[in-house]
Amino acid sequence: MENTKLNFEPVVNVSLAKQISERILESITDGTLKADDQLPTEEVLASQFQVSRPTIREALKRLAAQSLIRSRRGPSGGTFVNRPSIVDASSNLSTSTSLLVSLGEFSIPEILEARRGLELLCVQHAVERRDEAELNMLEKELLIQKNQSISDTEFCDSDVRFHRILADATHNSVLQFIMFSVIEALQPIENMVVFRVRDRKVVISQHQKMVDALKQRDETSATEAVKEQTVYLNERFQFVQKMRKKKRAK
Amino acid sequence: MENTKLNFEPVVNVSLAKQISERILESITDGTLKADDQLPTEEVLASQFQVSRPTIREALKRLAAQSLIRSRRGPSGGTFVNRPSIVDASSNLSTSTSLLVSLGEFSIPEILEARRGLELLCVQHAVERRDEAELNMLEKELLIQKNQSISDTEFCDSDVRFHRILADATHNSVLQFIMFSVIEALQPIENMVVFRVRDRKVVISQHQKMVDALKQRDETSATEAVKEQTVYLNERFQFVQKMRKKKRAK
DNA sequence: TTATAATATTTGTCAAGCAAATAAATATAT
DNA sequence: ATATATTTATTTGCTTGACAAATATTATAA
Repeated sequence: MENTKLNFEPVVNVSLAKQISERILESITDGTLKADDQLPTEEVLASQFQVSRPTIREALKRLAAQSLIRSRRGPSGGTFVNRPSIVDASSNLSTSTSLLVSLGEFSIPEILEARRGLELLCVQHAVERRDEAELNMLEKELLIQKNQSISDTEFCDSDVRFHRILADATHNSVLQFIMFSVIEALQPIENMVVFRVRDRKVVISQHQKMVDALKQRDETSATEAVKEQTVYLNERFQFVQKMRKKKRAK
Repeated sequence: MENTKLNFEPVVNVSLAKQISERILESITDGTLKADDQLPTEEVLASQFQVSRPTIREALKRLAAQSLIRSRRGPSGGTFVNRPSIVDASSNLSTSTSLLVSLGEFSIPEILEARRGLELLCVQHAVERRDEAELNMLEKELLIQKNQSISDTEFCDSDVRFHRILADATHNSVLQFIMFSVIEALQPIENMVVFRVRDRKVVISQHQKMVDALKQRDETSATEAVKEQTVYLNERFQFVQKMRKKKRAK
């Protein structure tokens, strides 16, 4: 016979802070807490959850780390739910991607291959949907890149912006989200490996070709330009590797 | 004349906890702290950073939220650097993606469009690189899906696994990373909207076609199957929307 | 030799309070 | 009366000090 009185719930072995942060996260995902809603003060939360303020604070820090909430001091201060921004989410994604890259979970060829595919996908949509504003922005970056007096860093930054505009031109926020993260996380690595050796002129001419293709809504030419750039980057990467081998051989 | 004595550094207006978490993060990214390395105890960290233990703990919680570190109690306990895992990073990505989805930052058509592109990309590589093990796993899932006695949830789960195996078959960890996150975050939404109406048989036949195409390394047929599925999902989505409109009209 | 108990270490949590920021209310000066 | 300081209340940020709980190590006893 079963003892109906003894119906124990499983004992939790998770830290209070984690449990609390998960409960609050739930409230956000299920819509109980909407963007810009104010959470109770830390003191009130502490008494509601029956824990101390430091514990509440640890929980809130977890959420703040994911930029799900923000806090301000003072009266009319407090903790508020952040409007989920694609940019914030992307930058979070970038840090973890960067980490995976820097710790060798991703290899350079893999990165280049993925970037090629994603970028091809982007230009396919961008060719159809790009507007004048985006074309202008792309040309503005191109002008910056053509200016030979800018530093390598400035050139790289412009390169990143260029590819971000390309992602914007898809007018698909999911693709933007993915590309923002991937470009931002992977470009520095690419540049570190590839940039010093490659010729700015080649990259600029490839960018020029992309812009022209977008302008004329010429998908074939646009994909060609992307493929060209990938091939070029791959070559440079191979070259850098060969150089390194030679150096080691000496 | 410039006063060389007065060379103030900018005053920081960032919380101590955040500064500390960023410093530790830096140590991880620049390789000073490697995977499974042990951090000093909270007390030591507190004295090193010249702050109190709760502050250190808030900083550590930020890092723990990104699953960059783990903590254990007891002697030979402490805080350790996590080996960056694609799975962990993906699940982090999934939560933020899910949030963006649930709060309407991404529309369903956008999601479907992105998924179509990404999946096409995946099968293109999968056709070339899939191995026997992956084919077997795909067929195993297909068998599960063909079993009419399983629940809708089980069917959905198998569907997710199916598409994850597809991502694995690319043998490109960057693509895997992106697809894991996107599939996991987007599939539930797709199913919520689309699943009840669609016929399992149609989906199964599309999956079957994909597996067959992979088996024969037939890219054309594989991409066709993916496109078919996207078209089908889009249709069902349109249908559901139309139904809703009718309901509202009543 | 094995099982058990004591011990030391480290994270987890709590309590109470002060510091700093800041918006609103109040007082002061023009 | 209006504009500008000043005060004040509120809320997060941070500190100190302490105890609880988990757990590996060591010592003790059967």
